[in-house]
Amino acid sequence: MPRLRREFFDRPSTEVAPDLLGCVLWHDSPAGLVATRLVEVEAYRGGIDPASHAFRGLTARNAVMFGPPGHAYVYFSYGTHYCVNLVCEAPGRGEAVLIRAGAVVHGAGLARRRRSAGPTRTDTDISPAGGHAAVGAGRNGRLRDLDLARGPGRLCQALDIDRSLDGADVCAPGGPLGIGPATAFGLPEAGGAPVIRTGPRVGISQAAELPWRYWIADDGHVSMYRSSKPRQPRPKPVSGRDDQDGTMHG
DNA sequence: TGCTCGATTACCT
DNA sequence: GGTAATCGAGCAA
Repeated sequence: MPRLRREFFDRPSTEVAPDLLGCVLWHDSPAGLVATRLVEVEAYRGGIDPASHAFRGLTARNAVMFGPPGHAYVYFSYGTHYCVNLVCEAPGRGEAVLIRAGAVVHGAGLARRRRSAGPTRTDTDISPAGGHAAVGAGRNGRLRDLDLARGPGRLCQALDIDRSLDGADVCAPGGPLGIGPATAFGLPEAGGAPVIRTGPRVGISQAAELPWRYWIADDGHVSMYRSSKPRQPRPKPVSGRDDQDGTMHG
């Protein structure tokens, strides 16, 4: 299966991000292969980007971001789900592209079972024979194909990506996690004429105005835009101008 | 050592 | 449309 080469990722994340749209990300696990065509991504620019996990420097958690390009940085968020990034630029820069949403193009049945199994509990044994089926089993009764990988947490669940894949090399032949051009899966060339839109990133409070989110226009697999929700409502001054929710729906 | 809050999601009203 | 769930990194004391 042809993969994107490492030099593809050896560029600023703002250049890599739009080029990833239309590419296919897959995870070949013991349970089977699930692949998604990427329709929404966000660029994070490391040390110069206050919203980036790498902004405050190297830690054990984000170490992969400071490594060589073409590796996956996986982190656990909100205690409930994982998010996956692809590292860009030369080592030490801390740049990465967050994979936000995709369309499942292979292994939809397996992806659906994982998504239906409940949050974070996925993986190997989904057989009802096991005794501990209590965790969220049976929820998501009518899960739409559109929603299988619509959102960063959902995408990771559909592909069964967790911290065990942190640092995985997506460029290495034979690796369980990979990414290639759409043609690798016999899909029509993505370069045909997909309209790419840009806008503010989702759910961040720092540098929220930077238009570093990229998505394919008019694609139903793109996640909903949400601006950052402040935790503590604070009393406002008199003047009322708080209409800065960059509402840019596709 | 303890506390706050996040690159979110699913469920309830 | 609002919010509970859930855990760990990062910061304050």
